[in-house]
Amino acid sequence: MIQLHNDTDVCEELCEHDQIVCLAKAEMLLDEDARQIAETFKILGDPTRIKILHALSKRELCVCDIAAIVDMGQSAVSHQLRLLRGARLVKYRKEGKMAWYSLDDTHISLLLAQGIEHIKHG
Amino acid sequence: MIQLHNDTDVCEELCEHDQIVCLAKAEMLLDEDARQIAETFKILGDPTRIKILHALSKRELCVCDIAAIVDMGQSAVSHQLRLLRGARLVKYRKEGKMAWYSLDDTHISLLLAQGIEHIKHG
DNA sequence: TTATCATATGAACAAATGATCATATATTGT
DNA sequence: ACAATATATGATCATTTGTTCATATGATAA
Repeated sequence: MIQLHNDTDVCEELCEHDQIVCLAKAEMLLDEDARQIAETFKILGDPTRIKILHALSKRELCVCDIAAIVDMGQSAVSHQLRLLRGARLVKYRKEGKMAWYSLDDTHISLLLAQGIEHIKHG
Repeated sequence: MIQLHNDTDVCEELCEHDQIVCLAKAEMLLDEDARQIAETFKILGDPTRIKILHALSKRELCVCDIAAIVDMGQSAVSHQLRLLRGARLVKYRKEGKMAWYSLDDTHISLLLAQGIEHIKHG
């Protein structure tokens, strides 16, 4: 569950609609929660990473195949995969010198699908 | 629906797993779609905007109240609301000199909720 | 061991981002 | 008309981001 601010003196500042502001402040996300949520969406906020995630939503792929698929250098893809790993959006397994990447969880597909929905004027 | 690339000569480049890469390329998002999806997520990828959206998910708010709630300047909030409008994440109605903002659609709440789910190790 | 291949990572740099300040627009009240 | 208020926007600037290049790591093959 998201926690609420517990400050008792939340409404010192003057503002137009004191009651509403005070209530809304009490219900506000904690800075840290907002930061983490934004962090996750920020990682989703790049076309290259969207392409990678979309490709991975179909099947497990190794780095060099991803590079070929999204038509970018191995280094660029590897950097992006690092970010995706950091946000727990993808996971990988090592098999010899290859690294096979896949989505970390099925709910990532849902997030992606909702993003697609949105642009399709959903 | 998302369209597929229709290039017939998609697999000229050499790569490790030709079949898979060829198939994956055929299923790949169009650049323009990936760009738009990323654009939407990018807008969600900022703590200030997450806070604004979260506050708006509870109730309609005017600009100066939002500024008080997220504890930022009116100008900064107005700039962010512009971005949120551009991404069709919020809408607003004018009432005299006030502008009352709200989420553009209920599915925005769902997107937000999924982001929250993710950080709560969902 | 040495060469090769798949992947990861650090440095560097151009481009994008977000807050602030000053100012513009538009509505209301006197 | 003039002042006050709510919001919007342009310019500026420090910070962040994403790619590239060079190189490191680590596994396999000769």
